[in-house]
Amino acid sequence: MSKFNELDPLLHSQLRLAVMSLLIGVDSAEFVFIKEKTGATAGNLSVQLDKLSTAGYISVVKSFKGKKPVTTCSITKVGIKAFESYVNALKQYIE
Amino acid sequence: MSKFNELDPLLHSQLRLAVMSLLIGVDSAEFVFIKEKTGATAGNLSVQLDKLSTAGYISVVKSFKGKKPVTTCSITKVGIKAFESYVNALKQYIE
DNA sequence: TAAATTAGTTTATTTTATAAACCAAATTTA
DNA sequence: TAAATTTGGTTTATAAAATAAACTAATTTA
Repeated sequence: MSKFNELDPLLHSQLRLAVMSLLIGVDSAEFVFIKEKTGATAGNLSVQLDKLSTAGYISVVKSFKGKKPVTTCSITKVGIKAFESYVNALKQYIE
Repeated sequence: MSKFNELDPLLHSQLRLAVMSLLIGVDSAEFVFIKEKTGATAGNLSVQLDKLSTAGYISVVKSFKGKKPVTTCSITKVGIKAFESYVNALKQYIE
């Protein structure tokens, strides 16, 4: 693409982008919170979090709050960089 | 999605978005020109132009330049509106 | 204690994107 | 002038992605 840079396919997905958008503004967020904010189904969210995690864009920690399992996600440095690059690339398309 | 509006799936595609981005800045553009600017393969471009055309986002006119076939594309009013809505929705994700 | 809820994961299906194969006409080359 | 190549695409097949549906295991609640 001569004037259009590649858009990181991992971020060019509505749900994953929403997740990253949420996480970039907070220290960390729990699975249930992300699910509510994005409106995603649990299954879809689980899969997409895995992909972001595998790519090193987020870190996922599983623990317990009392007796309930909690999945806590936070964006990594790599993730922040990727997000910023994505946004920059995107601007070539929409400006 | 509570804070994230839906991203028109027809526009949330790298190649189709690039095509729309090109077309919004010109009166019309030919297949070969779009192909070069986007770096797409002819097959992929053909398929994606069809989708945009079917949605009414662009109009496609086939004619001849001398003896060579030419496919000329231009964005429609509907397409411009859709593109603008998409950009607005996207801003919720990246700002 | 049976039914429902919570917090997820796994698997299956549908949809998309993309590449590869193909076509017809025109042009170039040997 | 016949064969090969190029041009301007379309059609079809395959790979990858998104999503939904089904499932698990533990916990409440009625």
